[in-house]
Amino acid sequence: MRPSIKQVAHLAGVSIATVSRLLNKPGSVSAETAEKIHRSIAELGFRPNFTGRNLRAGNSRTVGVVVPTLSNTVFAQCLQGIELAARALDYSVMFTTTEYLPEEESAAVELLLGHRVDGVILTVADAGSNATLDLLERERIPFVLTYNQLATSGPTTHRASVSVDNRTAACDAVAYLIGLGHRRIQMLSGRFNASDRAMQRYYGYLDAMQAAGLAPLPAIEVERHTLTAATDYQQMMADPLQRPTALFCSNDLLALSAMRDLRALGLQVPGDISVMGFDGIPVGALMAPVLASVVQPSERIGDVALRTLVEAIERAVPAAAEGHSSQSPQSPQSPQSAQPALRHILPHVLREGGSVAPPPAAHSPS
Amino acid sequence: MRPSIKQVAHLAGVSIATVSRLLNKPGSVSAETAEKIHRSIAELGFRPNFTGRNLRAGNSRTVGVVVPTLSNTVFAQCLQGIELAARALDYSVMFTTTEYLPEEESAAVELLLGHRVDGVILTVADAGSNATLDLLERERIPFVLTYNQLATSGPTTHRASVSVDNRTAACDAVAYLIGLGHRRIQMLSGRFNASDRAMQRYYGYLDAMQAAGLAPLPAIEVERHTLTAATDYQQMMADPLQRPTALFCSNDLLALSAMRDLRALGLQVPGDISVMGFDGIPVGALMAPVLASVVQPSERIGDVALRTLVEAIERAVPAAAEGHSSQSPQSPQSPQSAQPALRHILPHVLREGGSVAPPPAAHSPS
DNA sequence: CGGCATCATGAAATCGTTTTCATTCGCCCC
DNA sequence: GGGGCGAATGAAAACGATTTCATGATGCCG
Repeated sequence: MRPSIKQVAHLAGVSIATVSRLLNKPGSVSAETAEKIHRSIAELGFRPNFTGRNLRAGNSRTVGVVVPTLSNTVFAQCLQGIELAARALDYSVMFTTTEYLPEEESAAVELLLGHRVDGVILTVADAGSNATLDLLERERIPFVLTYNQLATSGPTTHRASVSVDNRTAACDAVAYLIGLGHRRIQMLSGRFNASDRAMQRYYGYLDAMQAAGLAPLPAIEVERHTLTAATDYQQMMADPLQRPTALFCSNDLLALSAMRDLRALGLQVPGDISVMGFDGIPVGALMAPVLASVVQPSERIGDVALRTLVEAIERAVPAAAEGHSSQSPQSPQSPQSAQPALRHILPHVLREGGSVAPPPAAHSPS
Repeated sequence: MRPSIKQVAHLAGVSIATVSRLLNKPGSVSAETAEKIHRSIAELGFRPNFTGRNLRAGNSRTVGVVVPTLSNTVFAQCLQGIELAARALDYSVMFTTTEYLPEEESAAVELLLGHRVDGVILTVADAGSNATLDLLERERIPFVLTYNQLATSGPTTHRASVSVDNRTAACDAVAYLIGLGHRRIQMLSGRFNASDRAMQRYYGYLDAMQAAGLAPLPAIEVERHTLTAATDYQQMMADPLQRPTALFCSNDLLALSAMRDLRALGLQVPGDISVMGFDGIPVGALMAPVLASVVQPSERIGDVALRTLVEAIERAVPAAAEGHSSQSPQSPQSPQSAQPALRHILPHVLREGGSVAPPPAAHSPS
């Protein structure tokens, strides 16, 4: 149907090999032949078929991306960063979401594997023990985790990840609240089993509380940003004595929902209670009051993840790259990867904002 | 390297044809052979290679998606809707952004065409005259526009699109403001040449103003949500007599930026001035005051776009589909498509919110 | 003028599938 | 018992590219 290299060759009166050569290294074909072929290409509207090329080459110059959802801006931004970098490096992006469900994670990766993507960038529920990651490893497909923060020791030290230091970041945030005079700080979190980040952030909360000699409270785990249902939470908020003076939320969407619910209860933010988020989504800075938060460089995370991935991909296929003399002397190091910086920890920034203030007078330390 | 159908066949002691048959229609191979093959597949960890399959089949079961950016939540939501529907229909999604640049539109589509996607969903700057769309048409690749609203007559009536009725929606929004007593309403818009929607919405503004016998004002076009620089705008806002009592913004991000700038000028929203947006991004409903806006069903737009596209794709390849008897008698209608509903107009909803109120007393109609 | 590199080109194999066509076998029925 | 038929399978040709190897022509040098 669509013109192939064969039709071009026929029309130009040359062999398909010559056409292919012109397309790949134009220097190796004579000027007049090139001219003829170019004319034929233009006349037929020929466009090389990547499928054929990929089949032969064994690689697809395509990466797979798996994120939980795009409803959360952080992932959208991350994907944006990935796509931009991919375009710059001449890779294509195949994209999937999982709705935070581990079974969707496997299904998604399974599909990507079928498409023979050269590598995968993914954010999983729990990077610690994860069948999907094991699968990728077994198949020897390079992959990079985003947002998931890998343990610094253990059986998976060789895996790559790009994230902020969630624990330290959360600790910084809570320490900031403590510094303002807060003593009774409650953490609100997404489900721990849907996000290992949430767990890390809770540890950070504990770190900060303990460092200040304060009694940490158990986190309140809520479902997907809806917390109005939690009646014990309502009670806690209604009682001025029981009520925390500050809320630390494991993500910004949660923080915004919490603020809305607090307003519904007739409470002032930050007058009655301070609210701090995590993620630093851009709209947070546009609101009044500005949502105080820990800002993650999401687009940058995507950018770094993609570049790290491509590096791993092109390392896996030794040489063969364009122009690159790449005199890597194939040092007899660890079996597959190992040398470059895996485990990128990107810096986070504390965004101050009007949603946080010193605690109301009644609560200030006597 | 990776096991192919050939290795499986060899290990199972059958021909590759038999393996292929087992994979495609399992009924046609005997029980014991099936058993043997399944064991071989499991032992080798075989996974069918879509590249080979696609090359042979001539289609890829992959659709391309081209949106301006993911920084704007509407497009992220739309992509989310596309992906969900695609997964349900067993299609994969290849994704690109254009940063609102027409040259990136072409480049993106060019790339997708190389990958031989079966169809494309895209949001372009100007759907009216667009080289990229012409290209897709010339190549006879089914495509569906999202957000872009096609003219109801003219040379491109046969093209498919999914959007709200931007003009009517904007008209509704402005009429709502007028109904509250506003007379001096200023429209703030993204660049018209970066978005034909912006233009449509301005027409809607004009419609509403004229219907009410009010003098419309020229729109203020601003660059990518930053308007602090526009000094004449600053002046207009500083002067209580010149200042409009309501701002109608062509998108929510713009509305939020405007509100921030107004606060910086010491103005109250909605006390001194009302602000209305367009898009209905979810966070708008979490803020205080709630951002009044025209809500577009973005995720639904993506969903409908994908289903429309797939319908067109599978219509283009007559029968051959799974199970589908599809007794379309190939009616001798227009050359390629024509029958089903192109041009989907999805309903919009007016979200009221605290960012809008009747104008301050000094301005109420005498 | 012969020998030999160099250059431009073509023929053919290959990548992993699907699918058509043929072949073999067993079985039923006349 | 033989003809015919259906089921199960295999051999081989595509699909669209890249790449290796071979070949013919050309030019250079001795």
